[in-house]
Amino acid sequence: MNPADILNRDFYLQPVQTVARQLLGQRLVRCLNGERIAGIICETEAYDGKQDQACHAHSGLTERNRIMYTEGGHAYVYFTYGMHWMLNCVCGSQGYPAAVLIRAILPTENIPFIQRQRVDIPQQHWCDGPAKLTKAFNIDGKLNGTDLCQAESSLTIEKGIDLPDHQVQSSARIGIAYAGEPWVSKPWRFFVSESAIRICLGI
DNA sequence: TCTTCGATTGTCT
DNA sequence: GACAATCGAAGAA
Repeated sequence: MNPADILNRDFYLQPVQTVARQLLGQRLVRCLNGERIAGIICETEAYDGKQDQACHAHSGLTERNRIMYTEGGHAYVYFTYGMHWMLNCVCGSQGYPAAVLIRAILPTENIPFIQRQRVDIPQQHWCDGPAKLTKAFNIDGKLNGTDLCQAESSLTIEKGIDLPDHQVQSSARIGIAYAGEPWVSKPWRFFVSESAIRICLGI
């Protein structure tokens, strides 16, 4: 792949809400045993610092959220519900805990690989949830802390397609009722319809 | 050490 | 639409 296509550090140093919006349409690339698996990001959520009661870092630095405190551009992968892995991109400068959760992807490269990971469910549901896409892309805790800006990393994000604002929708974040107001109502979930991405890709 | 509960998913009714 | 699965992190004791 061309290293110039990989999103650079500066991209992740923007405000986390900006990164969450701009990640829509970009290409998540997983390299595994010489195979390249990729898909277009179509749903994200922003988690913004200690003050955000929905953010894992709301009560300070812990062993689990340690990676959130690193400089933007690293992968924060954590385990939840006893069975699911979640993929986040760390944002902002070192010491400021913010991250974008990747909630959904449209697979575009190496479909057979994903099919083998997700043999039990229909194609349209392979990557339409945060834990589904980590399973489809074989992402787990071993990737926690991966530098997404390095060409040799097994997980990177490349420049994908530009999505005009009128195709992007936003809403409150999912599954964070415990956080209370105003955090539960912040419109920090960003998503785009799969059909809009297909049209942009011409597929 | 003990208890609670989760940035979810899949199954069953 | 309701709920069980499943286990580690985090907070309380």
